[in-house]
Amino acid sequence: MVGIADVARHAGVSTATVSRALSGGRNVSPVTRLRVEASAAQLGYVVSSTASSLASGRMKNIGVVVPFLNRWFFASVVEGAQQALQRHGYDLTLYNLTGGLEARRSVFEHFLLRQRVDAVIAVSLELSEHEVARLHALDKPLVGVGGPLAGVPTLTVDDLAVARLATEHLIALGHTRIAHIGGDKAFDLDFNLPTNRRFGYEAALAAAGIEARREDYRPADFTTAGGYQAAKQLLGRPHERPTAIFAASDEMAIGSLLAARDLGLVVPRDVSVIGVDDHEQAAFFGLSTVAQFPRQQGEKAVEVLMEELRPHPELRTGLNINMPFELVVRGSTARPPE
Amino acid sequence: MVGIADVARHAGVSTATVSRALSGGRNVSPVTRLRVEASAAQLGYVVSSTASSLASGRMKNIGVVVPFLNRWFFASVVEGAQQALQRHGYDLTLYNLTGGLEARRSVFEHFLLRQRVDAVIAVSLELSEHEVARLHALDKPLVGVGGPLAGVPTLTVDDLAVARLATEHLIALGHTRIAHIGGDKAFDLDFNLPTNRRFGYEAALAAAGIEARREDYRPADFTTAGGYQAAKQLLGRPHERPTAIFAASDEMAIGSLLAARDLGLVVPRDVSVIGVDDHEQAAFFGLSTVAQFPRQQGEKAVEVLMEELRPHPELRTGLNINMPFELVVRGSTARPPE
DNA sequence: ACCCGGTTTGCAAGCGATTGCAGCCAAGGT
DNA sequence: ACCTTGGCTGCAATCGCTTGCAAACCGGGT
Repeated sequence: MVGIADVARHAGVSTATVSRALSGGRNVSPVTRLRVEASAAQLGYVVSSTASSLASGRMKNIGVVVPFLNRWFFASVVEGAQQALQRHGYDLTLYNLTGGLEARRSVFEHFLLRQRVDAVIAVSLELSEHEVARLHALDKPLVGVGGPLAGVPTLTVDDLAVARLATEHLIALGHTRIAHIGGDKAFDLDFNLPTNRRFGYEAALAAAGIEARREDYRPADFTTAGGYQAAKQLLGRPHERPTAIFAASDEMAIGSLLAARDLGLVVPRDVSVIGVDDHEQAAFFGLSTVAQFPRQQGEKAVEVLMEELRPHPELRTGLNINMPFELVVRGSTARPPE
Repeated sequence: MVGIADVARHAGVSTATVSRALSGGRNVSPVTRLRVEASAAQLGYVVSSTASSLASGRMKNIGVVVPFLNRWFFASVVEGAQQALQRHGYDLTLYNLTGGLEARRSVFEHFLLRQRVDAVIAVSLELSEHEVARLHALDKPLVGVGGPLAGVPTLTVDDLAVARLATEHLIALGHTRIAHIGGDKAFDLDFNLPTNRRFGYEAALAAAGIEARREDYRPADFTTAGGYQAAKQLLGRPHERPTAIFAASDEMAIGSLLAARDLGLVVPRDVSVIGVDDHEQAAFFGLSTVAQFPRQQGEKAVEVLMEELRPHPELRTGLNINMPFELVVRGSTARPPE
């Protein structure tokens, strides 16, 4: 291993100077710095992150906690965060809570505590009080993405507004019989996102003077299969069939599209469908949707953290940061049948 | 911060003993160890990973390099690896190569070199000689998953056999006109997996005395949309239409299913479709497929590494480890139309 | 009582950087 | 010519833990 001492010798300076030259570079004359950099490059020197961390207390590493990795939204957030971190010279260590309660406990009781990360990004996580306490005990910056986290700055889209936008799009097209596929109980416990989307849907209907019928609401589990089932039920009744479906996620919306086809209905002639997310597959299915931008959310989370990690975090960010969303109209929505 | 010294004082022993008691626990009397553990628990002590790493040279951290995160296969491998690592008390730091050449360079020239990981898992990566050299220069264990890596122990399924299995399934059902959707040029550069699958397909046909027609092969990009396009072309010719399609991935197979429907064909009455992967969505679409088990591959990669990281890696694993695969028959394959 | 081998424990020297402090030097002011 | 000022640089302490080595201990054999 080539250490800092080797570089110092090679450049004819002290290790202190090497350290300063290679990091930040304040208080080093330009010519010295160049010499040091050249020596370092020539010797192939890379600072030992452990030694550096121990001495400085900075880890150059961010922990990202996700409930799953295998859903488009989460993977995208992680990808965005990862890329932004890389630009800043930070590593990303991933904590996945998929492994059940025991795994979850060990993350909070052990892994996050060993001084390995400078900060934590929690994606769509509903944390118990105890877990939040643990994190705060770390005394490290913490930012949330997508889940409402008590007392933690969180990036989120305004789910109510998102749902209203989607529903209003359908109303504007002339629909008056609009069904909604939302989250089921299990999801409601973890995030209150589904509930907010339902409220937004109801608010839009109410504003348009349309009555929200109980039978036009179906809970599902945010998967394509779930959306399929729900849509089959909604569309299965030949009379009294809704002319439009607003699904709380694109996966469920896609399931609805497939269900409609299987029932012999043509989208959008017989029924309109709109989702939320702008999932990878949405374009392929010609699905209208309200896009949110998870990659950007991941990136933004990193920016916020970098700001907080600055020596003097002047501009402390507020508690809730609203992320953009946007209506994307494709072929799955149109005016209702006469 | 509560440090090892505090625990030592509290337990009435030296820091050396605390260290030994909490890690491994060799050479510590049971009673002492219990006392130390109790003190540690009571004080909420967690070893500082940086200090520990610096002193011991062990990072308790594995680097995982992936080309994307947002594909089912990769995310699953990572999830599996992550879970296995967690069990062993290891962290996982993620390096994603999505960010383009510059990002890729920085991963190999900078991030991986800073002594932050004990070993590296490379998922479906085609590494340049220079990159492999860089990794070997690290002198750290390296294992590959899914991509053939020169001189590196690699877990992979036997793609030739997988393709043969799928094709033979179709042949056994009585099909003689079997099309194949494989990888396109761009993919072939990165992994030679698509090529192997094509060879397996051709081998199975040859073994059955069936001629492989050029026009029954279509390259695509491993996405649903790509599979859809390819299948439309294959099935678009009313006469001379193949009665079965073997797609090199489930995404493409699903695209084929949708294309068939859009052409007014009924699966499996008019055309059979089989894929590879056993993708999340395969069950929903009733897709027959040859399952591979990416989570298990991730887990297995970890086991292999743990073995190599042992003080005396007696049983060095061979260069290539074959992973299991399995035919899963669902509703998308049946005997050809009369 | 003494010696011996095996365990258990403590001492203290690292691990490889960072950084406060003090010294040095050159330039500018008087 | 002398002092000040401020920019560079080096010395050496420090971060918190691990581990080789040697001392202490313990029970049993002679």
